[in-house]
Amino acid sequence: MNIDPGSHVPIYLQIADAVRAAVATGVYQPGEPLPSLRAMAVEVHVNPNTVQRAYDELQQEGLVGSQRGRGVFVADRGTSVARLAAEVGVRRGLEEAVRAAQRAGMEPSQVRDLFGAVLDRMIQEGRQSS
Amino acid sequence: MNIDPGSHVPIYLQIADAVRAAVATGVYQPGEPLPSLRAMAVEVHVNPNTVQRAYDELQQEGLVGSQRGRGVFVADRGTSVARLAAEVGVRRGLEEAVRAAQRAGMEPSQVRDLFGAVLDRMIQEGRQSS
DNA sequence: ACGACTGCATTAGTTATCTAATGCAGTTTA
DNA sequence: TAAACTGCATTAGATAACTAATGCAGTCGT
Repeated sequence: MNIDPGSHVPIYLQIADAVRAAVATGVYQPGEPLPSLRAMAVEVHVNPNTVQRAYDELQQEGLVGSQRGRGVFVADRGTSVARLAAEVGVRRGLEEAVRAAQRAGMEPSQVRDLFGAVLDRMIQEGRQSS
Repeated sequence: MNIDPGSHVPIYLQIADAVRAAVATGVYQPGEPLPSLRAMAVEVHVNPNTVQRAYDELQQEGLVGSQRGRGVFVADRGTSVARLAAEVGVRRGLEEAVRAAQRAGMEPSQVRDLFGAVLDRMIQEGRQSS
């Protein structure tokens, strides 16, 4: 769980993103509990409320369910929800890119080339990390 | 110059984006003056300072140059600077998309498919608007 | 029952961000 | 030279966002 407090993206979002990724990749599986608010808070050096806010986010997405006094658990459909959320994130980035291209009157072929380059780098780094 | 005051993206950025796009597409050409702070302020129903902030942004990018008492003018290299900025915007969106895909362990082929779909829509809408 | 663990609600403070009000300083033109 | 235009600097205010402090309420194991 890598959190950068100096980043301009809010801590609670970093936590939510990390958990979402962990669920999507099966690190946390349906039915399993997430680290408790306080445990996660200690690990990330942050206030439990900040973790709660992150978990709230995930609960609203239907990725986890909370049971007062017991814990927060990955929902049955959690894995697929996480993967769908990831796809939405990807789509959002792509659409932003396309909008930027349209605004500047950029040719589709140029965008295609750029995408090819970026995706190739993704594959490279993906191979490195495995 | 379409500005949405209800948007969560700051007005001064909306203005900067719009001007950048206009320069990139040749609506404003090198050497030509931009609308004065106050003129633009009236058009967008906003305080001149907000326009100034937008123009500051553009000046820092080297897209325009300002002459106290005379006006703000599109820089000689303004067009290419605007196009480069657009490319950076596109690249940023693409990288965000790729990061999101990596976090969720998504396959490159899936990302490629998604990109194809989004780009096709871009081409469709581009043809409509012409 | 009691202690130790859970999630949660309320409140508050801090900070950053965005926008506006106002007045100064330079340029141009009649 | 005076009026009308330019950009710009300073200040202030308002708002929203993020994080933390604190205490309550539920569950579980001994």
